[in-house]
Amino acid sequence: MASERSDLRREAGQRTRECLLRTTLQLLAARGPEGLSLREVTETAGANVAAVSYHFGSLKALRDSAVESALESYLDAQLDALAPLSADSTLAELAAAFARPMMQALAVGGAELAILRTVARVGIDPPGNWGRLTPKFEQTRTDALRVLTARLPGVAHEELVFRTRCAAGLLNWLVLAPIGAELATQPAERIEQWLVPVLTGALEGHAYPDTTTIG
Amino acid sequence: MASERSDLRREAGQRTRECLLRTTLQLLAARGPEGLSLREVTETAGANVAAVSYHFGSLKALRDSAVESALESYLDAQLDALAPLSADSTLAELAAAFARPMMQALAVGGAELAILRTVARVGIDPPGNWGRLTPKFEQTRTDALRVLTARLPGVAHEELVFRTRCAAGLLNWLVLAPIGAELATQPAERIEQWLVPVLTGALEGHAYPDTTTIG
DNA sequence: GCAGAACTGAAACAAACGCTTGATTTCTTG
DNA sequence: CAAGAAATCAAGCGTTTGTTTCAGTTCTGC
Repeated sequence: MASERSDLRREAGQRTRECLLRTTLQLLAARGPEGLSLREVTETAGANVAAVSYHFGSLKALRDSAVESALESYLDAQLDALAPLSADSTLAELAAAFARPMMQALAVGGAELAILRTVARVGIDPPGNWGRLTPKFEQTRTDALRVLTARLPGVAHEELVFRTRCAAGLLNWLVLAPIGAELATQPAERIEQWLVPVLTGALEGHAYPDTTTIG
Repeated sequence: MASERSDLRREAGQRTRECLLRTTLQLLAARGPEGLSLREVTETAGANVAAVSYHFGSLKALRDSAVESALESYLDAQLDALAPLSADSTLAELAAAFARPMMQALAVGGAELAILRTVARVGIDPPGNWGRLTPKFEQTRTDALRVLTARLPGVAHEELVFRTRCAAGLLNWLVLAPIGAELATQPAERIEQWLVPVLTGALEGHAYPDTTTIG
């Protein structure tokens, strides 16, 4: 059939495109968002420099495509983990669900953890054009806040948002900093047994003392 | 006196050197560690490109010098804040002292916060040659652990180290991420009233439940 | 005053950067 | 089979990068 051969051709045509995306993600994790070189990407992917302009338009567009796809799969994984939560879930269950994708990547390591490192950088870099993903992004926050408001009725909404962002930021930091690599060498249960209490404690907060001034 | 004029000359000679260091710190905060350009530094500082090679040897050496000086002043400030702590200080007092330099920078904003952003990046970037500062760095951790072990006798030492690094990482994240900029717009008391409970809760931890698996 | 160190200036260096061009090959379609 | 779309290729574009060179200036020490 002509259509079948057409599909094969199309796949062959898109093969270098996807290969470029894959190696871009690898190099982004290794070199950081600024250290991405057009030549290095194409040579690693076994493609020509013109392939980037042809398939994506520019190196920056290729980078954004790669980051966006990684970010979306992470948000999907986090939403899946948060979905089973209900209004009477505990804070620890919330923390465990919220951290599940990161903990899984830490336990597995390798390419998966490397990709998540790029995702975590998104939280630092100047707010890019991830506008398409803001619904999913805000959905994770909404899911988390539902449990938080039920369990911590005395805390203001803004403060709960702050704590949620702190929890997310701490997870991002763990993937980026050397401590994450050290943590990845531990068994999976150990990772969870160390990380979940910290996250739960951060979300729960601690009574603010009357005087914190030292000395 | 000849020596006096010699000093003046030496100061005049070192003036461009210090000016280069200052503008390097500003540009590092604005452009990030990779976005530092030799031309931009020298033109902003009003110096010649050769001045960098002459005074520091290379652009990378200039950058390392600038980062190291900023890192050292931060560690000194943190050590000053941790010094008054005793064995019977509370976890909240520890958290407040540990976060004091960062909170101060967030409250003041401006150049001070920008410099701290460069300091926070050190925790992400590949372990550089800050070997000279490792004593001070480990001293902050030791000071924190003294209070932690006294207040949380049931928790293993390694886990307390992990929590300390989590607290430090969370502070770094707050300076780097957009949430830090938002937090900086709040009054100083609000910053402390929001941040200290989160840090205290993270350090204190939360009882790990028997089953955290969701669904 | 004079030799020499300390420092600054403008110009040029090779290398790497992202991107474009035009020819060539591969495959689909009528 | 021929026309044209899709894709890849080598080569070169102009710019920017960090660094070097060397002449010139400014000050110190004897």
